[in-house]
Amino acid sequence: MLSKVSGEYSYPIVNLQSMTSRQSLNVTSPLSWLRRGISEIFPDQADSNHVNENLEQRLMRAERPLRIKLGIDPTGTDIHLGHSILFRKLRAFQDAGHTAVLIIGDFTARIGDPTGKSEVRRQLTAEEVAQNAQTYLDQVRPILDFETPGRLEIRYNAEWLSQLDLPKTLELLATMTVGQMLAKEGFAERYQQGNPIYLHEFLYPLMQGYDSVAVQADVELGGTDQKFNLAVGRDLQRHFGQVPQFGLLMPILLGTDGVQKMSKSLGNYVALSEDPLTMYSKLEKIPDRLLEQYVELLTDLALDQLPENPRDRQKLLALEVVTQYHGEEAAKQAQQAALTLIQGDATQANAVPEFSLAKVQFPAKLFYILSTSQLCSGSSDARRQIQGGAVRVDGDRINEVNLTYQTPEELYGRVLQVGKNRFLRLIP
RNA sequence: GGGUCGAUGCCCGAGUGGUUAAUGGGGGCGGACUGUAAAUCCGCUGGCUACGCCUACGCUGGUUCAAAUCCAGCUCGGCCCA
Repeated sequence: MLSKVSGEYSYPIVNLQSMTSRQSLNVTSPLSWLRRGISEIFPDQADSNHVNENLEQRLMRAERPLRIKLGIDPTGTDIHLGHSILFRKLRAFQDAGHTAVLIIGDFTARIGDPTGKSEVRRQLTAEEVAQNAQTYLDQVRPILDFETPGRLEIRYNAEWLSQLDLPKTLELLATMTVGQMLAKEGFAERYQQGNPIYLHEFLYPLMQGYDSVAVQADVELGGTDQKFNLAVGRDLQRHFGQVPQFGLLMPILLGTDGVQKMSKSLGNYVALSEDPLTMYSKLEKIPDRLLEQYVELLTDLALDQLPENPRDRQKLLALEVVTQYHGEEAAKQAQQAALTLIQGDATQANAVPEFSLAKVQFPAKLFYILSTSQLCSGSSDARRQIQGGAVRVDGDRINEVNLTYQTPEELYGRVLQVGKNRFLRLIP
């Protein structure tokens, strides 16, 4: 079992720093994909030949495909680029011949991962969970290999977690102490700040860890904030007589604001389901200092062959990422569209998303159209945008708040624009 | 279980009977500027096809001409004690 050292666990972890020299020597190694962009692998005994301490050794000597676990809780409907880096790494394992074990946390989602949360999460209903899960799978389809037999296994953790009876639950609970739990970041702060921590939240890391036992994971992927949870998985696997998994931690992607982590609730995200133009527009203006990380984590481009000009780098990144999700054709169109739109010539853009005026009752005020087309969050917001000079029709700024259109015909084919990034072409 | 403090708009946080969608900050959204962005300056920031009508200060009632502000009960949290 683990020994406790000054309030934290001591794991056999070697800092990644010690790896850099070896990494650079091994560019041509067949395993060079493994460490691209990663934050940490643990355990990681760089010079060990023991397969349980060195993932490279394990991968090279494996006589069967390894089982690479990635769990997602279907809590919302949008997967964004921050999540995608985990799926991309998972794909890399698939391409190397291993089995991706994608766990849909339909059971754990009912509790909510306390990691990084300052509050308790609202519990989701079974229906919400089922629906979200399906949406998630649709969104990761472009990233993962769904086709090759044996490369993907999708499991729902209610399969085993809903079967846990009280004796078994007690067994899980007895593997950890309150002190250990409270050492986990998030819990510690909440406890100190006097915010409530509910007992069932303590169960979350144990359940996630038990997932590893249930699917007999050899490796588990997660963000750096998942270290605790992945480590619990190792403990539990050991407890149940399995060889503990490796933990592979990916960095947390910063959001488009360049300050906070990419997150839906912060609004600084690029969702995988976004249309090409929106996606491109967001990516082509990420802060310069984020560029390298984005390229490393979101593409396969060679880092030492990027263009000199920072603007060109941004464009290349945007083009590359959009291509991954929408195809090269759409990506190039989006690039062209973004170019003309920024130059203020909206009419030239043909990759602008469309909106059917069939939903609008005429005569219609402009702000009403902006509202129903969801270009603005509501009619009040729409009027404000007009008053603020943000609204254009075919590139012409509109200042008349109560501008009214008598018939839809007047608007067919025109491009409605709010600010610099929101566009719609109006169609019948 | 007992005591005590608290609950305000996206968030934080003023406001303690009387023009008022409710000071201020953050965030967000716009405008100008720039290689896009950031920084800076300026504007906006409850809803509604609107010069008017709704809904708002945890919930439900009550007092009052009038309450976010007073009273009662309830719900939910923090802390202390058991």
